Amino acid sequence: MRTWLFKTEPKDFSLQDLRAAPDQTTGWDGVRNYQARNRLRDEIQDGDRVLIYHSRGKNPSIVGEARVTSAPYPDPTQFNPDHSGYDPRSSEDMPRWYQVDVRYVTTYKTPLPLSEMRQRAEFADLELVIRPRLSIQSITDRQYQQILALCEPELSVVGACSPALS
DNA sequence: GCCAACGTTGGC
DNA sequence: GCCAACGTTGGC
Repeated sequence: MRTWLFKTEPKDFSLQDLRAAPDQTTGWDGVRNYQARNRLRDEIQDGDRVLIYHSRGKNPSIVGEARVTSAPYPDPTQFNPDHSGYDPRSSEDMPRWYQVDVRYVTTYKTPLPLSEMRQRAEFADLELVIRPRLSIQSITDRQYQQILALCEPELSVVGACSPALS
């Protein structure tokens, strides 16, 4: 299982919105960047872990965790002329944009602000720090443990690092 | 296939 | 809401 970080603007769609969604699950639509698309389409697998990052707020932070609950599939909003995600270059035969379903797992006790990650040497190689524009980021196991140790100290005991689905 | 113009992102 | 950085587009 790999760990990813998905960015979202909380005023558009927040972790709380995911928690309140039917089945606490939503299709992660709207990704319109090729590198992020390639990861969604080619690398992300059902069951992978997802950290949710709130961008553009007053204190942009990693706020919690979700799980991938589907294989990648074409983002349906690309086919809908009435939707802001519409892409006239896409067709059902040749979809251009992909998404996965994600299910809410947990809200961290202590959100981890970008400003703090920037200050800590152990996060110097975080994509969020190096390439902040990329909306689908890859997180190493070591980075995940370090994030969890700051966000959910009591869960970061060795061997007990994965919160159960709630 | 270069690169200038343009559009978008996202921290501040 | 500003604006710097970055990604995309399209003329040549």
